[in-house]
Amino acid sequence: MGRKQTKSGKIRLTEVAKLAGVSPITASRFFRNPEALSLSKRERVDSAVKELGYVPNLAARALASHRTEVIGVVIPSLTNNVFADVLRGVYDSSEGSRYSIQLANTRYSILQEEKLLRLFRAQKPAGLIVTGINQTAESRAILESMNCPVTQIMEIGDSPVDMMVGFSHYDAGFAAISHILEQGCRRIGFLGARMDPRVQRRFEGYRDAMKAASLFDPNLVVTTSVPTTVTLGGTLFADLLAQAPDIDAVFCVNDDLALGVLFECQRRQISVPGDLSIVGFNDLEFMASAVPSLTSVRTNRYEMGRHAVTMVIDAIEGRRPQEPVLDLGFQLMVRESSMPQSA
Amino acid sequence: MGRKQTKSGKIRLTEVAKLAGVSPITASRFFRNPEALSLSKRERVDSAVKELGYVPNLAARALASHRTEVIGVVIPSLTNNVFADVLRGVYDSSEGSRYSIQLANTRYSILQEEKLLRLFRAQKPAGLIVTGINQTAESRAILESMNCPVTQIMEIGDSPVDMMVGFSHYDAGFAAISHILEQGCRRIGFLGARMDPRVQRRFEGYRDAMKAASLFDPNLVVTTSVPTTVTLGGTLFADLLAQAPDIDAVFCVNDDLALGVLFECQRRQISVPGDLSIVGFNDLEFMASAVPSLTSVRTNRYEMGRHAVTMVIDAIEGRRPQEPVLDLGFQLMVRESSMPQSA
DNA sequence: CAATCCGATGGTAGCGCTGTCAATAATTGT
DNA sequence: ACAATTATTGACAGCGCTACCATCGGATTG
Repeated sequence: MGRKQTKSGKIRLTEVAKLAGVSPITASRFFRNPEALSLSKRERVDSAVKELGYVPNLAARALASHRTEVIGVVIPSLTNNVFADVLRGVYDSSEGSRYSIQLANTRYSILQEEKLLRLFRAQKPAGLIVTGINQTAESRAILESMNCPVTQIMEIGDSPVDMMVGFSHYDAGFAAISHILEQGCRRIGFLGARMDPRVQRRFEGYRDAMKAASLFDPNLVVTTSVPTTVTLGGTLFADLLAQAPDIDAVFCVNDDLALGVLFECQRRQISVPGDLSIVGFNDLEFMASAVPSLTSVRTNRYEMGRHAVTMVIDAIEGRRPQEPVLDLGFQLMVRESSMPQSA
Repeated sequence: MGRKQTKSGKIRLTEVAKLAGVSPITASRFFRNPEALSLSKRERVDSAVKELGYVPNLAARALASHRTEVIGVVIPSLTNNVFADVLRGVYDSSEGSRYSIQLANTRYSILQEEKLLRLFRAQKPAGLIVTGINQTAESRAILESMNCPVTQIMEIGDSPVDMMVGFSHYDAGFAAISHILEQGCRRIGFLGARMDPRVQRRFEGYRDAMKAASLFDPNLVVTTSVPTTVTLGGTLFADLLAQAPDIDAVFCVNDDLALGVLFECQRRQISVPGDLSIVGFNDLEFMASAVPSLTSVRTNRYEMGRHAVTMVIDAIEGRRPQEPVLDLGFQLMVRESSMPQSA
C-alpha cells in the first residue's frame, strides 16, 4: 500500500496534486466532496493518493477550515456498566460516519466537568454529548457559547441546553415502588449508593410513592456517597436490617446493590422473595440469570447512546429534530424476586 | 471569568500579547514553558489571558509544532469490565499531565484495529497504547512507522513493538489449574467464551496443566465465540455437564461465566464446592461477595492502565525505561468455591 | 445567436501558532 | 572593570490545508 514515505520527501496534498496533474484544491475536494470532481480527475487523484501513501494532516485541515470532525462525550464514570452500554451505542452510531469520538470522564465531579468542557472548547468540537442536566452555571455558559450541537443524555428535564435523550428517573423510581406495593409489600427499604442527581431523583420517586401510600419512613432509607459495589449492597442491607428489621422488600438504586442484597440474604438464610422482595435498577444482564431471577427497571442505555450521536450528527449537518427532547422511557422487568405469590 | 468573546474580535495569541505588552512568541512560551519567562512578564501574560478569556487553538498549535498532546488508546471492547478498569488507570494517570486520551474500540477485530491505527496516524499522536500482541503485519508496520512511543498492554510476549505491560495468561491459566488439582479435583472442565488470543493462551495453560497430570480430555472443554455473559456461563455449563457428567471442577475464562455457573448450580441443586469447585478469572469485585465466595485469578488491570500511560509519557519526554517489558503478574485469590475441605 | 446559467477547476491568501536563530539584558568570574 | 556566560526576549517564516472568489468552457434558453 503505497511507497514508503521516506524521510526526505514529506507527502503533502501538493505532492498528490502534482502527481495527479491537478491543482491542490481539487485534490482537497477529492476528500471532502468527491462528487464534485469529474470522474477522470477523481480516479487520477485516487490513484495518486494510493501511490504516494498520502495521509492527510488533520491539524492543518482543522486550522484552515475552522472546524473538526470530533464529537466530545462527557460521562461521569468508565467503570459503571451503565455508561459502558451508552458508549457502545455511541461508538456504534459514530462508526461509518466521518466523526470520531473524544471521551472525557468527570468522575462524578461537576467541577471536573467544567474543566473538561473548557478543554473541549479549545478543540472546537463539531458536537458534544454530556451526561445529565445538573451542570454548573459556568458549564452551561461554556456549552451555550460553544456554537455546536449539544445533547444531554441519561435523563430529561425542562430546559435543555440544546437537545436531550433520556428518561425520567423519578417516574422510574415511582413505577418500581408502585409495582412492589401492588405485590402487597408495605415496609419497603431503599438502598442508595453514590447519590448522584439521577439516583437522587429515583429516591424522590420512591419517597413520593411511599408517601402517597402513607408508608414513608426515614428508617427505611439507607444511603451512602461511596461508589457502588456488590459488596456494598450487602453492607447497606445489613445496616437497613438493623434499622428496620421488619422490612418486606428492598428497592436498590442499581443492580450491583441488588445482587449484593441477594447474596447477603443467602448468607442470612432470608428467603427471596418469600421473606423479602428485591428490585434493582438498570436491568444489567445478570439480573435475569440470578437465582431467583431479579426484578429490575430496564433503561435503554444503548439506544440512548445511539440516539445521542445521531441527533448530534444530524444537527451538525443541518437536520435538526423538530422535537429537541427525546424520552426513551423504561420498562419494569418483573421477575421472581418480587413475586411473593409465585415462590 | 473573562469578558465575553464577542463575534467581532477573535482572541488570538496576538491579542493577548498586545495587551500584556510582549511579543506573541513570549505569550506562546507562557503556555509551554512558563519558567522561561521573567516573573513580571509571566504575571502580565497571565492576567491578559484571564482578562480576554483566551482559549488556545489546538489545531494551530499542532500544525506549527508538528506534534499533538494526544495519547491514543486502542482496546477491543468497552462493555467488558476488564477494560473499564484498565481505562480507569489510563485516565487517572493521564490526568494532571498535559496529555489527553483518545479512545478507539476495535470490537475484537484486528482489521478494525488496522483501520483505527491508520486513522490515528493522521493525527500524529504523541503516544499510543494498544491491546495485545496479535496485530496484523500491516498494523505492526503502521505502529513502527508512527515514530512515537507505543505500549502494548494486557499481555507480554517476546517481540514488543516498543514497550509492553501485562502478564502471562498462559501462566495464569496454568496456575489456576494447578491450584484446582491440588484440591484433589481430577475432572476439571474448561468454559470459554469469545476466544480472543488472551483467552486462547489461558486455555493453553489449562491444557498443558491437565496434560502434565495426564488428565486432559477434550470432552472437558466447552467454548464458543459468542461474547461473554453471565447467562452464557449457565448455558455453557449445561453443555459441559451433558458432555462430561462426572466433572468435579470448572475453570471459567472469566468471572461472568463463573457467576453464571454458580447460578446454574443453585438452580440444579449442585453444591459448591461440595459437588463442584468453581474458579473464575479476573477477580471482579463481586467474586468475593458471592455465596459461596468464588475463587479467581486477580489481574492488575488498573495498574496496567496506569503503567502503560506512565511509560508512554516518560518515553515521549525522553525518559525511556531500561526494561521495555513490564510483567505485572497475577494473584490466585483462593476462596470458598475451590476449597472442598472447608465446605 | 447572444444571454444566461451551471458544473468543474484553479489562484490567492491566509487560518493561529511555534521552530529557529539572532539579539539583548542580566550575571558571573577574575 | 571587562570578557564570558547565561537568562530573556523577539523577528521571521512557514506548518498543510481550505475559504473565497474568479475563471472557463459548454449546455440551455428564448
